[in-house]
Amino acid sequence: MDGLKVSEAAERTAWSPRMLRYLEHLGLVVPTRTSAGYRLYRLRELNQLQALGELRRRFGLEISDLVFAARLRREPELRKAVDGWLAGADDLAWVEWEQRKHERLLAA
Amino acid sequence: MDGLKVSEAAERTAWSPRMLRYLEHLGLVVPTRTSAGYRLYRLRELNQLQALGELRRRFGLEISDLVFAARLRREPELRKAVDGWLAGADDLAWVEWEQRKHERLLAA
DNA sequence: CAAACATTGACACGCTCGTGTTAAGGTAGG
DNA sequence: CCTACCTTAACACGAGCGTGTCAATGTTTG
Repeated sequence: MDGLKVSEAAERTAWSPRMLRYLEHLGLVVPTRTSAGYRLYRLRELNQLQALGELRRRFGLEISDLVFAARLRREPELRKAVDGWLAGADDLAWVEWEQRKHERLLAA
Repeated sequence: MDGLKVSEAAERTAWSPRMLRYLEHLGLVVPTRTSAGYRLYRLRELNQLQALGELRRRFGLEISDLVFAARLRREPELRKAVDGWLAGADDLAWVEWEQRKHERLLAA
């Protein structure tokens, strides 16, 4: 068999089996399944798990942050909206967009 | 005076004064200050607040998601790391990166 | 067939987040 | 100078997240 089941994968990636199931539930790391329904973690998923842990420790990220990052990638409309908002928050390139929105809110 | 103070700004943007202070504390929308220390919300901040609310309602975002997005923009190292992780999670363009990481984890 | 694993589902618990409220004091304008 | 607003700081509280654990059941293998 070319893959590990959940507790073996847990051991090698410093996650608990419980968390592996949770990460799958969030859609972050989704293993394949054996015909009987056992989770099967292969190189790809093991690397994802390993890298996920490193990301968290190194940058102090929350799991939900990664969920959001994944969502950003999957929904271009969302990405555009968020980028637009950030552009409004930035000092650079703010001026032109301000002109479009002028007197919309101070109008009372 | 070319700006609103906190409760006027709150009224126009459908946030509470409390939340305006909270959003400032998070670094998401930071008003200028009058000489006596009063918060002063001008067009720019009012638009940010308005847009923030719309983003939340429209996409069901958490405030922390926006904080994270802002952080992504400010820390290129973080952005690179996250993009790298997402690349590993995607089916496309996964293969080449797999080759570099081969037999790192299954090695026992 | 028994032991050692897997599955799903539920209950539980501590922590943080988002939000309101209240207290103690500063400022501005009629 | 009084009224109405502002400031910061603190306490409070429900909801959700991350995580463990337990129960009931299925699978694999010696």
